Amino acid sequence: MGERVLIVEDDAPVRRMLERSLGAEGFEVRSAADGGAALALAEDSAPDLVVLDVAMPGLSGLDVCRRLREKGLTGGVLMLTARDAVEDRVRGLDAGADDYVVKPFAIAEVVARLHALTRRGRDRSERLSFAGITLDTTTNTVERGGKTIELTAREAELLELLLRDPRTVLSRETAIERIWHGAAVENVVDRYVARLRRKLGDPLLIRTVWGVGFILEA
Amino acid sequence: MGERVLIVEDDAPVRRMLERSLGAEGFEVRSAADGGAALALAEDSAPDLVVLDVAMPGLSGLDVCRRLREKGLTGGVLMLTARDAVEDRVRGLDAGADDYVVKPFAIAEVVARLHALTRRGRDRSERLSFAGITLDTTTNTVERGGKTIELTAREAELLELLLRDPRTVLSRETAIERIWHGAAVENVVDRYVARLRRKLGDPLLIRTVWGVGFILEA
DNA sequence: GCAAGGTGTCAGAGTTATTTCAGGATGGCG
DNA sequence: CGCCATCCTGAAATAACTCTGACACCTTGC
Repeated sequence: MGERVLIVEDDAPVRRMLERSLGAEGFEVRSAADGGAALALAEDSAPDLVVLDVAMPGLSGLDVCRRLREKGLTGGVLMLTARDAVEDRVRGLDAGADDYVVKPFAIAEVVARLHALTRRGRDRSERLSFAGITLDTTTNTVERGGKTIELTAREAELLELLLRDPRTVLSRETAIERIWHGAAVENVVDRYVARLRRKLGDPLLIRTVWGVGFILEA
Repeated sequence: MGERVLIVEDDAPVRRMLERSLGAEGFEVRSAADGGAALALAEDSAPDLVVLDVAMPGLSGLDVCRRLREKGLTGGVLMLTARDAVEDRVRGLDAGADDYVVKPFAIAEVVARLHALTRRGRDRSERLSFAGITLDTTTNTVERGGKTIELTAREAELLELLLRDPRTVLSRETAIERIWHGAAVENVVDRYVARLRRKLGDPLLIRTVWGVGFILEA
């Protein structure tokens, strides 16, 4: 159960908050205040997960991430980035991070992402279903009434986001944040929703919630 | 789109700087110099966001935050704390604040955090019930006797206002202040009450209190 | 290095929501 | 009962949001 998570964060209150929250969530927590300490800790207690602040004095989060990967870290890395630092996020993913959360973050979001990362590590293949459709997240195909529909990468990502929370509205902002890493025009979401509606052959499956976003409907 | 932000700060120069900067950023700004005034202001113009100084004479920022939450404030609260007051930050988050910025702060950071808070706020789902109807405040839908009724944004806002205080009269002035930011013809409230009565299929649910306003009734 | 398909942007058409206005209906009161 | 203030509602203008086709760029496979 208790996955080992390593927290790397120089801001003490934030770090303590993470320690407490993740500890309460059942994770086995270690933490470090700077990059050097993080590398040392990772050395002798290979963590399953790493929560990593990008902006730190000394060794930056990006560097730490790269070094950890070089040392053979296979676990998931979750980056904490500033809201306006779109650049960092892209470079972070290049550096080997698996996901990121924008500061300031809701602790619940961090927990959710961490759980998603452990899941992803265990079994690469995943099938998500709702209202008669099933998405295979590795092959990017959808089963619907015996028929198989092939999706492109983006189409699949968007559908995945909708399927993971079938009863909540997905806002354009959130979609762009999660799929396009904050770097895209809002309209792009509409564009892909349109494609999904056509490909899935059911314009009513994805309902538009006016002024808010999109939601799956049976 | 002009979120309403309430600034609570006893230091006049700092307060004015915040007013100007946030105003220029497109926020609709109200401000108060002490806790008491803040609570009074929040009363009639429920802000979407609150920027709150922790260290104030009289009612402390922590107290103000707690009181606001008790009064049903759902918007984001951003605290301003001193650099060395590590304790305050943790306690602030406990008191219901969503984030904090350390003084002295870069105004850009405050703006960035506020934008982050508005985004987070929108995804937060809530369900309000009274007399057999349930409103979902994110999808703007009402459940009533197994049926689902879709509302528009304004309709939902008005119903939400009624549902949050089911046994008190909602005056047209209050409704216009809180939904239309004070800028609309009085008649607009009547117009939306009419729509709600028709859409909800029960003309008696919202009762007119002659010369005063409207109230929910079972 | 070419072709095919995927991706992101834009602009404008199309759709839906919002707000106002004006006149009729209704309730309160002498 | 009759008057006045208040409330209700249809229609129409305005504003906001969503959808879609066309296009350019990029990536991938061959």
